[in-house]
Amino acid sequence: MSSDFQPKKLPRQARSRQTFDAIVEACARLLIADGYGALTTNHIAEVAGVSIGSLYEYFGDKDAVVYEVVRRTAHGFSEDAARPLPAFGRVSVRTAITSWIDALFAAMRSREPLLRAIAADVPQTIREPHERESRVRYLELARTAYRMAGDHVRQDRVEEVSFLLVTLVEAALTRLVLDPPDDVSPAVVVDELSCRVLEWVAPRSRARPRPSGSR
Amino acid sequence: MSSDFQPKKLPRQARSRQTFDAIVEACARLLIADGYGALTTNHIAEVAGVSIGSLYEYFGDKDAVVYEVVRRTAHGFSEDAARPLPAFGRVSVRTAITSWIDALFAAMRSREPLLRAIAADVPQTIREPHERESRVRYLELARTAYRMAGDHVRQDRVEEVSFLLVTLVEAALTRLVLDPPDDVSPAVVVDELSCRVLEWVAPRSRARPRPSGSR
DNA sequence: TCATAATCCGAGTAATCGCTCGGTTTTACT
DNA sequence: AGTAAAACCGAGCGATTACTCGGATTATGA
Repeated sequence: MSSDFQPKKLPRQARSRQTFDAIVEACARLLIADGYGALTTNHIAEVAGVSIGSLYEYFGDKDAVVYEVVRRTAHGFSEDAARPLPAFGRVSVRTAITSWIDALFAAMRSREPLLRAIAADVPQTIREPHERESRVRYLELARTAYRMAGDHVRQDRVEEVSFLLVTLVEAALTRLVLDPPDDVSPAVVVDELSCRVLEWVAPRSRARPRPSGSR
Repeated sequence: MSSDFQPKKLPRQARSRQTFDAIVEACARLLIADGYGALTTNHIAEVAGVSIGSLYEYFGDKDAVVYEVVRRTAHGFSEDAARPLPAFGRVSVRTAITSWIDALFAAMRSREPLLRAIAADVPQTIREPHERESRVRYLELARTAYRMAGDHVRQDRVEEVSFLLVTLVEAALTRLVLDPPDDVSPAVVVDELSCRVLEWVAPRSRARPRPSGSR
């Protein structure tokens, strides 16, 4: 069940917890500075200020350290992005969606260097589990928004449109943070993104949506 | 100017052209089978049926071989996807966009294993130049469609919407090919994708678009 | 205090792998 | 046929690096 990347042993005492954290943080720093390709366990240990032996006390192999870095990033990440969400139900769907997009964008921007390093070189086997997990959450959010829109939108392609919605938001924000085109302003794109997405799940007009998806 | 990944020497005789191709093809096969992480130059040469010395006759280093694989993939790729485009002007914008999306999807599907291998592990420094190049072409297409739509759509955020459009199509098709969710049918998603994109650049209704992009 | 477990250490090992280089074989050309 | 250039060969060098292991050090708890 559990991935092979899991730490082989978790720290039990305070001192070892510091060691563990130092290793993970050093790994993150090196990932940002030199990329996955130049990452070595000896280097990680050196930067962390611990011995190579200690590193292998907690991590089965090199990728387990990277995995932990990615895991922490994704975790802190989804916490930031999920914060505005409890408002769902108290505010309109429109507000909820918009603030979700804004929060996600802010969360990504604040971790830009690490995100860039991870997206650039880290093998998919390491990234995938976390990307999958957050995507599942986003999909749930999209479906909820869809349901709340009631019969203002077509209900026969909920899965398909949710998929497109999540894909669009994720990809657009990622590209906006990591590789922004120089002839657009990020803020305007984010605004436009919100508008386009809202048109899908919570259109302004009272009119029923177009009758059919056929060409 | 030119990247360091360029082949150090191009084959001049027929025999060497075969050698060159065999190396590139072997690299592609190994990339698909074992991934970038397990790729070795000795292994490439062995599978190609040539000596390691011959490999370094044409390629400055390992990544130059991978670069050539990616280059060829992206090239054959954009040829397939661009084939339906000359029709622009002879057919409606709607038809052009739809057939572009369909062609792109087909082109990606037919190269699925290689695309998966490249997306999974190949460092961004190698992928980026080609992704950038095709993205520029797609953006040009989006702008053209936008312009042809005339005043049926707002003209003050052409760049922003084009960016979103290209991002959506690229990301959705990629995910659909490499990591299709199991509760949607790819064909339906592609159809829905076309519909959504067409709504942006060539809406059905004659009515003017909504007046403002503000929330 | 003392035994036991947890933690830490880092020199060393074994294996890998990118790449070179001196030399042979093949092709092109006159 | 003769020659020069192009192509090919592959053993092996040099460097890197993931990971081990036997032992030192520190914490726990009875």
